Amino acid sequence: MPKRADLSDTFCPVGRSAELLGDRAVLLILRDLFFGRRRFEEIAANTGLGPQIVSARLKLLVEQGVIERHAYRERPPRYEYRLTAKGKDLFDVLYAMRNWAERWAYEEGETGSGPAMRYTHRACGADVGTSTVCPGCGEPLRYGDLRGEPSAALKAEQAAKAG
Amino acid sequence: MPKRADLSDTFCPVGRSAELLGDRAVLLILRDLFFGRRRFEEIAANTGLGPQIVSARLKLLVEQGVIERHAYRERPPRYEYRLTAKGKDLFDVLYAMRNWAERWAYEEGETGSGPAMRYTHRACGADVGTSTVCPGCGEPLRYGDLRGEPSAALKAEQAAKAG
DNA sequence: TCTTGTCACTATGATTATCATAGTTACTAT
DNA sequence: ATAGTAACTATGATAATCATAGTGACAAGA
Repeated sequence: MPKRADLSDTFCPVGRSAELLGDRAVLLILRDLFFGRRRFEEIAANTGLGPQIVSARLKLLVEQGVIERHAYRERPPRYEYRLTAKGKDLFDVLYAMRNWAERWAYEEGETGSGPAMRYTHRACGADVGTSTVCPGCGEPLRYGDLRGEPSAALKAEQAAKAG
Repeated sequence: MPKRADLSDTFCPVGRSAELLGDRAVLLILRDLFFGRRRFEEIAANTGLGPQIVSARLKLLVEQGVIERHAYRERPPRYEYRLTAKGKDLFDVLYAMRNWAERWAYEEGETGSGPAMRYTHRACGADVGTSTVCPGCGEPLRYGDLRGEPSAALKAEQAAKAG
C-alpha cells in the first residue's frame, strides 16, 4: 500500500486523534501500559505483536510525547516505558472503548456472569459497571480512580500469553 | 503483509474494541456519521478516503451492526448509512478522542482563540469545554446532548473538501 | 435523441506496512 | 564455557492501501 494518509494537519480533533489511535498496535500497547506493563518483552508477549512492530510503535509514542523511555538498569542497558501526562490523559478513550465492548461485543454469558473486566471505584467501593460517572458517589471517573478485576476467562488468557 | 491479527476472540474488552476501532478509516467514517453525513460520496469526499476503502469499511460496519444501509431512492437505487443504537453508543469513544486532541494535539493559537470544535450543552447552554460532565449543570454528556460549532479553520477545511 | 451529470460503487496496479521467524548485542549466572 | 535474559534489528512473503480510471442506472437539458 502507499504511505498511509497523514491526518496530523487536519483541523478536526477526531482526525488528529485518529492519526495516532487509528492503529491496532498502538491501542494494544496503550492498554498494556495502562495495566502497568512497562517492558518490551512483556508488552510483546501480552499483545501478541511482533518485536519490530512493538519497537516501531514505542518509538512513535515516545516521539508523540505519550510515553517516556527510562533506563531501569545500566549494564546491560535495559529500558522501560511509562505513560506521560499526555499519555495518561488517554484514559478516557480506552475506558470508553472498554465500556462499549462490555455492552456490545460479547455473547450472552461469554464471560461468565459479570463483565470481562470488573471495575470498582477506589474512593467509594462501588462497582462502576460501564458508566463514566460513579453510580455510587456520582464522581466522574478518572485515571487511577479504578481498581480492575479481570474475569476468570481473561485472567486465564493473560496467564497463557505470559507463558 | 500477512492477514492482520484477529482480536475478536480475546477476552479483553479493549482488544475487542480495537479490532473495529484500531483503523483510521473506520474512525473517520464514524466521525462523519456522527456529524450527520450519511452518503457514500459525501463521506468519501470529507474523509479523503478512496471509494474502495469507504466501500469496504461501510460493509464491515454494517456486518458489525454499527450502521444500517437504507435505500433513500429506488430508481436509480441510492443508499445512505445510519448509525444503529450500537453505533450511537460509540459516541463516548469519539468524544473522548476529541477531548484529548483539543487538550494535546494543537499548537498554541493554532485554532484561533478557542477549541477546534466548540460544544455547548443543549439542555443548559453551557460551553462544555473538554469535560465528560457538563460544567454548567453537572449532567453526564451523551449522544445528542451537544451542539457543535466548528472553528473558522475547521469550517474552511470542510468546505474545501466538499468542493 | 444525444449529451452531460449524478451517485454508488467496482477494477487495476504500484507501493509498503505487517506478520512470522531468526538473529544480534551485551551482559549475568551457573 | 555454556546457558539464560532482555531489548531489540534483519529478512522475506503476503496482503492491505492509495490513486486513478471505469461501470451501471438513471435524470435532465439541448
